[in-house]
Amino acid sequence: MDKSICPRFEKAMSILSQRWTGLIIYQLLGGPQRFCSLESSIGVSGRVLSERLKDLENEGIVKREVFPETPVRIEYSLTDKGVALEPLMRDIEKWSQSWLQA
Amino acid sequence: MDKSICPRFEKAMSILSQRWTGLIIYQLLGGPQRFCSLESSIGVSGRVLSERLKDLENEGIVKREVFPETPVRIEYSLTDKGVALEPLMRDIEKWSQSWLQA
DNA sequence: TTAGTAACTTACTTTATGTAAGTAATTATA
DNA sequence: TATAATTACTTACATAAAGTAAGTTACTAA
Repeated sequence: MDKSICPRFEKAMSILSQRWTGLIIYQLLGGPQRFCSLESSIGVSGRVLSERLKDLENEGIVKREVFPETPVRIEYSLTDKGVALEPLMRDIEKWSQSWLQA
Repeated sequence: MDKSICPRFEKAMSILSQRWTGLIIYQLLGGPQRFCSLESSIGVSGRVLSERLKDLENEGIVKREVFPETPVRIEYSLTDKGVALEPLMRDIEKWSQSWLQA
């Protein structure tokens, strides 16, 4: 038995099983967020957050928008592809409520 | 804004975002499996598979059973807690079908 | 002028993962 | 009978990923 797993499923897993991506997406379900608020709410280092947001942008899951105000404001939000992950996030929420103790 | 995320959700994410755990659980949804068949179907190294299976056993998600035949047979399967992750896996499947190209 | 915030990047350290070989028990093959 | 193979691992070592802390650029507030 060798490599019977669907490559699309594997790809999805490789994205979602990256450390922090799940929490980033979950946070963005609550609406657009700035770099520093993601950093502090999730507890990820700036170095890795920067990397992850670029990856997620390349995957078309996260969208980065620059608002040229003074001072400039940069917001990260979910694309449709990203929002489509909501049911999955809700399942994790449900599972954690049912099976993990607080 | 600091650490507003539910600790149970975070815990769930920390389990599921470990490399390979998702694929291991997904494979075990198809029924009990032996070490070497997981190793080859997933493509994970024995070193890490061994580590992951122990972690998942400690979390109560996977159960290890020894059948004292000759030669001895060892099977890994999902507990109820593990099977409860099925809807989540199906959502990942659905998402990957809808949003990732083959 | 000094300090502070936002959004990063860079250099360096620690942790995680991969690779390859080794082990112990058993079975199949020449 | 000796050799090779399989299963379920572990160990030692190398590489890749993540964390830590400091630095950068642009602007703003005291």
